[in-house]
Amino acid sequence: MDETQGYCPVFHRAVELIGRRWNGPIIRALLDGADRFGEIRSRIPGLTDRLLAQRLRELEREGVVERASSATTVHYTLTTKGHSLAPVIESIAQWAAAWEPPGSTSSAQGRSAADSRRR
Amino acid sequence: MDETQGYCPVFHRAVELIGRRWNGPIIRALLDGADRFGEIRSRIPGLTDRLLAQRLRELEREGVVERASSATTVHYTLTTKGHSLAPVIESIAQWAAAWEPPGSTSSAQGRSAADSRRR
DNA sequence: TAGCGTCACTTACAAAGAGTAAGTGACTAA
DNA sequence: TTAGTCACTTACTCTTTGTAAGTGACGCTA
Repeated sequence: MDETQGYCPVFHRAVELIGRRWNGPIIRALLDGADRFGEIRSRIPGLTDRLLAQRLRELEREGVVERASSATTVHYTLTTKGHSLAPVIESIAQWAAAWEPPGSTSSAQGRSAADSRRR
Repeated sequence: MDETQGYCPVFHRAVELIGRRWNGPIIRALLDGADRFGEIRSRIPGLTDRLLAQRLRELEREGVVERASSATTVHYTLTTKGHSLAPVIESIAQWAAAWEPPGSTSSAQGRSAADSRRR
């Protein structure tokens, strides 16, 4: 019998790419218009240079992000594949908003620092 | 949701819960009807007892999964919160199917598009 | 009732990944 | 000249994951 019914390696790969630590917020920042390294970093509290550089390289390898360096500046943009993640990000954001933990109100902003340091 | 800076800790939390290693496939298996520990494990190649036990405990703590142990058996089911992840899983599956990498087309482990439709 | 298998875990240890901090060279504004 | 920003690297530490083996409770078969 098929032991792995309902299992799909393509789905598995996708969910771990999207859900890999920091990738969600990074893709969201890019969808929101951030296109510089420092801009992305400054939008995501807790994310360090090291991890951002690594994640961007991985996303580039996956064809989600494109890196363009002109003479003086480096720009990161989403590819078509990357842009097509918008509905995924949107559905996660909707779920998150609907099931926002009771403790956090709309002013959850203040908890961001503590949040990123939980562990 | 705050769109002023584009960063939202609630979203961050959600995407890392859903995307945490193995959680996507686990939730998908539960949505597909698996409800026993061994059944979930056997549907997800590579997932070990240790990690499955840990992930289920975490998902339970997050209110996504419910554990019910009768005299002889243990059952895992999705809560309402868990079931409401169906559209998220669905949108990821669609994205994955649309952007399936060229190399993995002749997978013997199950055709992605067909599999993602089982329910 | 002895032996074997399954179930739902747990424990121990090594490897991989992430966090912290400091450094790099190229450029730029004061 | 000096200081600062930008887009990264490198080194080190600590946490998480992978691998493998073990646990007790239960069931089946002979």
